[in-house]
Amino acid sequence: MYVCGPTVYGDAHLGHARAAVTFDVVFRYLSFLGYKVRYVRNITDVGHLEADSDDGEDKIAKKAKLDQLEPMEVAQFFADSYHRDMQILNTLKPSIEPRATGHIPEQIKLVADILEQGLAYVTNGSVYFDVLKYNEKTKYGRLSGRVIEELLSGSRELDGQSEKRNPLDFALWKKASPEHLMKWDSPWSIGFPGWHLECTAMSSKYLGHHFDIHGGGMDLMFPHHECEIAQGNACNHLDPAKYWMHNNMITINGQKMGKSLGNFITLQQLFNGDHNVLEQAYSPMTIRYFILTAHYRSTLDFSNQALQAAQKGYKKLINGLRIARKISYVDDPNFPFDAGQVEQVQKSLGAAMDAMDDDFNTAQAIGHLFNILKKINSIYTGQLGASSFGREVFDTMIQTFDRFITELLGLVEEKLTEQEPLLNVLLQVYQEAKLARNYAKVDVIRAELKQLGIIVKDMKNKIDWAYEE
RNA sequence: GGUCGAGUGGCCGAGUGGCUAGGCAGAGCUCUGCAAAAGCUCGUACAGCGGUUCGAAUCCGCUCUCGACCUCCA
Repeated sequence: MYVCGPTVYGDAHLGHARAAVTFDVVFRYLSFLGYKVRYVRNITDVGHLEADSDDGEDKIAKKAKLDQLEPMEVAQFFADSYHRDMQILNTLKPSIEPRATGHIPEQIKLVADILEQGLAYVTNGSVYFDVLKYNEKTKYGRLSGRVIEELLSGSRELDGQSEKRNPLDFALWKKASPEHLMKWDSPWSIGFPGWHLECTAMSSKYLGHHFDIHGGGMDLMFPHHECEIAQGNACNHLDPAKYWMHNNMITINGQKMGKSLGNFITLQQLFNGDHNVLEQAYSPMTIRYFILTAHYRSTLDFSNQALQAAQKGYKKLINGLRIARKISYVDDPNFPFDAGQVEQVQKSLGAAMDAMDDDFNTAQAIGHLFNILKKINSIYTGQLGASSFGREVFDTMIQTFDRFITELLGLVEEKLTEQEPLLNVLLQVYQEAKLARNYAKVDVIRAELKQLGIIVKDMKNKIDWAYEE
């Protein structure tokens, strides 16, 4: 599986998180099913130009000039911050994380191959892909449903200054101006590779000419992925990927969140609550949960209300996970085997897996997990017995619930305290005070713990704590 | 303008022909020193208008509204 990674010239935002979490779950689920998955996600550190695709300034070089840094310093800094953010979102590392600048010879080779096929041309030291010529044999635009005639009529006229023969042509290699910071020697000029080329070079190097899944954000479908398809076909006469998966956008007030619109919220801002649209900070797992409650192909609208609901939902699930790890099977004559209960649980367990099988529908799977959670909570509070389910179903339920949340969805407990043994001592004092009917003391302990985000749970025969939702 | 997609109960958000999605918020109940937690019950939603069908949120048509892509963006 190949997934388009970030261009490292700025902090990661909610949109990066959605892409990373979406494909993290794909990676996790396929691995869970027993597939051996090689997950390649690149880092773009050169060639990605601003504004007009082939005439703009390199994004990283621009940032470097602004901050008076080496471009590689910029790339390093933001690659590190991206890794930090993705790690706290609990995404697994890709198997290979190649960088564009580390694959310049491979890209030069590709340019030469495409030239040899007669599908590119050189102008003033730059090399462009000849889309019209390519289109004669292989249709360009199949992935995004575009027809070349329509694209041509919609595109603006060449201004005569352009080196391109046709506005749809895209750069494979660009000659660098003297002041350009990142440049390499090539047969055509001292320059740098075009943006679309790196993914073709790196995916084919590590996954071959025809691999299973290619992922990325929906905004990359055109033209980026179309160009990849064209490059792959030009060199290898094969579509690079069998399946293309695109995650949809995150919107804010119904509008796409994006760099160009300047309405994006970085992950650090979310974690700190440091942005004027944020009413509060939201934890990494809240963000992850929020992303998973929508199907990856749907747009997902950001709002404080939605995030707050996500926070409560996440904590409810995690409180359930703590309970699931605590309860064990006990034979209890008060709770005889109940075929109806068993059926409900098995139905939910099956449905949760079916949801994942059906295009990674995490939203639906989570819905079924909440139904299982009710059973687990009921067992814990004594409203149901483990023996109602029988040992086998009970064990399966607990194990599946746990693995589903932690291994498949990648949701883990955000510990508020590493002092759980101390907390338990305090709860013992609480219980003793309660038995002594010292309610003043009881209330104080309860209030103090609540301040720390911990809720005391009084049940019939026991006392426990939970994260405040 | 072209292409594509979406409109689901107070909010978020699954669901593509008949079977309770789920979460948040709200109401009631059980439990409880009081609470909380947990559980149970409830609201009877599918933009509008037509059509197909025994039956439609789900299919078809039209209308309205919103969005995405067509230029860099996850």
